[in-house]
Amino acid sequence: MKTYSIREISDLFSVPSSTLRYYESEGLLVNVQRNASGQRVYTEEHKERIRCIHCFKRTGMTISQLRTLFRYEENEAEHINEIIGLLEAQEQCVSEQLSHLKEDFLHIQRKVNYYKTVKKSFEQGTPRPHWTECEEKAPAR
Amino acid sequence: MKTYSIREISDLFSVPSSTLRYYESEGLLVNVQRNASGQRVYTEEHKERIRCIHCFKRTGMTISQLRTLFRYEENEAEHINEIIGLLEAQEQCVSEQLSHLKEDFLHIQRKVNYYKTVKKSFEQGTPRPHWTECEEKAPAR
DNA sequence: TTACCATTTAAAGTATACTTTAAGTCAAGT
DNA sequence: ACTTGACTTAAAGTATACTTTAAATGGTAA
Repeated sequence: MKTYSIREISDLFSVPSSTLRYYESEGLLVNVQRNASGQRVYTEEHKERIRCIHCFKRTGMTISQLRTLFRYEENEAEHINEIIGLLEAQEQCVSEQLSHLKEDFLHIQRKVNYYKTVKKSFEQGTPRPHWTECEEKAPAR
Repeated sequence: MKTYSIREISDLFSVPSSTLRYYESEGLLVNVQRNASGQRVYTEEHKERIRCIHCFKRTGMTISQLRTLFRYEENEAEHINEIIGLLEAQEQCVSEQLSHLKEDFLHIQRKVNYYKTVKKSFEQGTPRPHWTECEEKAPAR
């Protein structure tokens, strides 16, 4: 079975080795074996777990929530309802994040266009355009 | 001109008044006037600014980046290029966040489906399904 | 052998974004 | 006059997620 040193995992995921030790200390990485000289040995399962941590962290889950989920997963049969509950809650949460983020993306794009128009008006000495957005008034200037 | 007390703004945005004072102390809210007894008086422009803060914060901007942007906006003519640069960088950043978040959303949905299938297998005493992912294979159902 | 380098540990430190506390002021209600 | 409640300030405290430090150990290169 292929195994990895802490440096290899660190390089693979661009995560400092101190963070890997931190995740382990927080119970996010478990069953990390040691070689003859006491150094950590990671497996494919750890790689998958780290991918999973990154995914969930991007969606806003905390270390504490991740720990809870992973502990449930260690005893899947007993906690299947809790697992499904947590995941569905997070699914809902990400769904809301997505719609917010799409709106915010449009907002920023509108601002970019607005300021590009402002810039042109400066260059051409024409009247400065006026910011109009749905409910919004011009930003403080 | 309509004005607002700190309590009104706090209620409107569901933000503690201490946070509004904090934003002011950090230079995110400027020109906040006081009434005869020294209490803050907010205007429509402040409301708009707070909406703006929330929008940018959701996209991951820090207090420090917001301060920089708002300070540029106070002197738009001198800093038009910096403003456009900052906004375009953030646009790019949010674009990447969106594609990540969409992937992560699918990942969570797959996990929900997977565990629902696992639950059924527990209830029916049928063989437990096997999770396969990350090689872009559909989870076994 | 000596030097160097990666790793180990526990503990302390850092960054960010608030939040809470303590002590004081002000206006209104009883 | 007195109490209450909302506000004020500066300063200290909290939560989260790391990151850095210091001292020790083991294996490799010169």
